[in-house]
Order: sequence, then structure tokens, then C-alpha cells
Amino acid sequence: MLLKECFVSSFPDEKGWIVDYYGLVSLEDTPPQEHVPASERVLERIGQSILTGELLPGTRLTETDLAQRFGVSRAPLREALLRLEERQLIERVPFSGMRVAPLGPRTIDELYEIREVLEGLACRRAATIITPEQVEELRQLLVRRAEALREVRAADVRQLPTIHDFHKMIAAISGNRALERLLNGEIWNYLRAQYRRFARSKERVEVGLTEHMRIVDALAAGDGDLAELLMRRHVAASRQGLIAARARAEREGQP
Amino acid sequence: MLLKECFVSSFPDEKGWIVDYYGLVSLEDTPPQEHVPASERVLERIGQSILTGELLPGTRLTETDLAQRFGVSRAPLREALLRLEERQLIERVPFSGMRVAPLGPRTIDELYEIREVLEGLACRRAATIITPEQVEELRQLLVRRAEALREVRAADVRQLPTIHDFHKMIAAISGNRALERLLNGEIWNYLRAQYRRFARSKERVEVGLTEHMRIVDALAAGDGDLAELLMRRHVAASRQGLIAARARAEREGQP
DNA sequence: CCTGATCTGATTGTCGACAATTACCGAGGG
DNA sequence: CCCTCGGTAATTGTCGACAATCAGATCAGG
Repeated sequence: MLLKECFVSSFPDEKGWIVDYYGLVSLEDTPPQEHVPASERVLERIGQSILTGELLPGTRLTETDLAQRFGVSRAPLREALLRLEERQLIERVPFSGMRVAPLGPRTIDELYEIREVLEGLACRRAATIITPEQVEELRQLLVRRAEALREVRAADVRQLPTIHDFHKMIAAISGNRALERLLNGEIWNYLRAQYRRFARSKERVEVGLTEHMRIVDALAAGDGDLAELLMRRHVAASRQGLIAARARAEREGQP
Repeated sequence: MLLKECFVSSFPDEKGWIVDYYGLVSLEDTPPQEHVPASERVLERIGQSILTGELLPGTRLTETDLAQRFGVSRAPLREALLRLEERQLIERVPFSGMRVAPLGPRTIDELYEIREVLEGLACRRAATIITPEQVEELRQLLVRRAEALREVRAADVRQLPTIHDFHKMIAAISGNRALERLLNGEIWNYLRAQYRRFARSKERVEVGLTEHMRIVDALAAGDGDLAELLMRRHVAASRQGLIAARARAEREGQP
């Protein structure tokens, strides 16, 4: 969807900067919200823009400019950028400003490797303490997912929301709150967004769904080792898919 | 050293706040430094204070007050606090201000569990790509450590710096930069500082040293599985030590 | 004496302006 | 023609003040 336009309309310049986010990032469309601080609204907006690909990796961000666009002062905007920097969605280039963190094949691979062990850990833990109600809840999630999948045409499969909920719920069930926080970190959403844009196909989503079911079965059986193994394979499969798709896109779409 | 004074001089009030950081946090003692931004200096200073225990978990932090203490305006100070919040060293209590993140036994346990798999992963990776030079470097590190340990009296063992370097180097060798960044996150230093203050004994440090040697042996042999296993055990042993010591301190020292 | 509303003080959120520093660009020299 | 050296504009870092919000205290009423 956005992918092609983005790649066509915004080229990195000779130094790797992408400058024309103009027109993508715009004023808040929810201006008269209740009392959420402006900094939070801006944070949310920019974060979303990065996740959805509105703001491409490599895009340069300047405080003054963004502040004007959002109609806020630089203080809250700065706060948002700082937070995003700490979350590794934005990176500071010394003496050059900030840019949306470039997420190249290597970083993607590294992140997936980490996610593999973390989600594996969550699964192993969850298996030992999951309740029947929680198992049922996970199953419901997958049923709804299957229904949504049946109704969607192959071309529209990218529109489907990610199955964020599933992983999120397992992290919560694991009972390790620090782990849950870590797995809810925005960097993983960034990764998921990349996956969705590049690598998602209807077949892969269907295969993924059965993988999810197997995982729930293992959890229900209280088999931590199996649950961990299956989850790790599941994550590894996504990794392979994304890496391959990225490499393909790299070859075809861009120099 | 500081431990006792802290516990004696600053009690949590009825709401769990500790208010008297007064006298501990003070002006920068490195004022005429080169051109590092004030925000960075403040960040460094507060971060250190938290790690060393100068600022105890639960201590309330107010922007105005800290700004005056450091002789800077609220802007750079705010930046520092925001960063620390994103790094989970400080937490925001809605409508109540900020406080140094309380690191209770449960959180400690959770963090160790995560560190176990992450450091295990780093070891597994490192074993496959480590060079002889790097092996030698690690060995040197341990030799120096052993020397330092021999010269120190049991009572002073807490003064010994943590063996941060060792773990850091393995993370670097692993070649996974995202993992390296994650393992260099300040939260782990926080954990280490806690360990050092509560649980460190000369025996434990000695045992830890031999554990480290075994890990290097496994790395040198290119045995990723063994290296991972040994590292996980090593981390688990620290975990046990800290949990036990914390529980003991909890029982004796505080209500 | 306890409960609830109002007021006050304290603290955070936001703003515009200024200072400091750096990158970019053009001029001059090799 | 390329390289080096300032000057300039842009951008970030910092400040003090103001506005908005909330916690705690005070006081009236039950």
C-alpha cells in the first residue's frame, strides 16, 4: 500500500537522509481531546507514524519543524523525541540531528534472535501457571482471527491487524512483569510493522495461525518445554520470512 | 559502607516515599568540564547516584528541587529524568511525582530470569565466532581479577568493582549489536549494584571467578551449548545469592 | 467526632526567547 | 581543479516565566 509510494516519493539523499516527511506528518486530527498532555499526544502520533511507515527509516527529524507542524512548542515535542530515542525508534547522529532509526536486515535479524529467546521464556513460564480460563481466552482469540482471515481477500491481507494480542497475552500470563514490559516495548511493534509491510502473505498468515494453535495446545497441556520450542520456531519462521522478503525488496525496489 | 547510613537516615514515610535525599545529591563536582551538555552531566550524576545507592529506591524526586541543587534549569534536568524513566530507573506515579524505581525481590527475580536467557544467548553466539585474541583478552581480565581479589581483605570485598567488563565483552563478541545494547542497559547495572551491596561475599566472588573461567574455556572450545549452559548457571547462582541476601536483609534490617 | 467541599500551596506541563554550537557554503590559495 | 579557511544560517541546548493541574489542609455541616 504505502510502501511503493514511499519508496518512490522519498529518496535518501547522498548522506542517507530522507527529508520529505512533509505532508505525511500533520496536525493532530484529535485536537479537543480530554486532558492528555500534549507531549503524550505528539509521542503517540510520531510513534504511530514510524510504526506504520508514514515516516520511513532514515527520515530526518528537526524539532522546530515538527513543533510547528503539530502546533505545539518545542518542549513537549522534545520530550516525545527523547522518549522515542530511548526506545530506539529514533537515533541521534552526533552533530547532525535525529532520524528515524534505520532498520536494516542485520538489525532485523538481531532483534528476531532476541525475541526468540524472550518469547520462548514467556511461553515456558506461562505453561506452568496458565489457567483454563486463559487457555479459553487464547483460543477465542485464534477463532476470531481465523474468521477474519476467511473473510479477507489475499490482496488485502496486509490490512489485517497483527496478532499482537496473542503474544501480548502470553507475555502477561507469564507472570514476569519485567518480561512483559520488555516484550511490549515499541521496538517489537516496529519489527512487526516491518513484517506486515514486507513479508505478509495469506499463506503465511494461515500457517502462522496453526502454529499459534499448537502453542496454545502445549500451554494447555502444561508442557513448558514444548511450548517454548514451538514459540521459538514460530518466531524463527517469521524471521526467515521477513529476511527473505527484505532481501528481495532490496534487490528489486532499490539500488 | 553507605548501606547502613542510608537505611538509618532515610525511612520511607507512611506512603512509601523517601524524601531526604538532601545532602546526598549535590552540585556537580566536575563543573568546568568541556562541552558536554548539562543534561548529560545531570543524567550521569543522577544515574550514578541511583546505581550506587546514594539515592535509595523509593526516593521521591521533584524537578524544581533537583534543578536548584544542580544549579541548572528545569529543562535539562527534565530531560535527564525522562531518560531515566524510559530506562526504568525512575518511575512516574500518576499525580504524585517521580521516584527511584523500587526494586523489590520480585522484580529482581524477574530481571535475573531475563538476564539468564539473554546472557545465555550472547554466550552461545560468541562461542561460534570468538577469535583466539578475544579468548586471550577474556583470560587476561580474569587474571587481573584474581590478583585484585587476592589483595583485598574479606571485609573490603564490596569495594571491588563488579566484573561488568567480562559480561560486557561477551555481549560485544556475540556480534549481535541489539543484544549488546540491551545488555548494556542501565537497568542491569542497577541490578549489579544491588547485588554488590547486598549479596557479595569473598567466597561468592571466588566461586564466580571459577565459573567465569569455565565459561571462557567453553567459549575457547567453540562449544556454544556448554557456554550457554554455564553462563545461565552462573547468572542463576547470582540470582539465588541476591534473593537470599535480600530476604535476609529484609527480615533483619527493616520492618 | 466524622464527612465533605473549598481553598491554597506545590508541582508539573507548556511556552517563547536567547545562547551556543555546528554544518553548510562560498571565497581564496595552492 | 581541489583543498582549506572563515562567515552565515540553521539547529539544538538552556533559561525563566506562566498556566494548568493536583494533593493536602482547613473549615463548615451533619
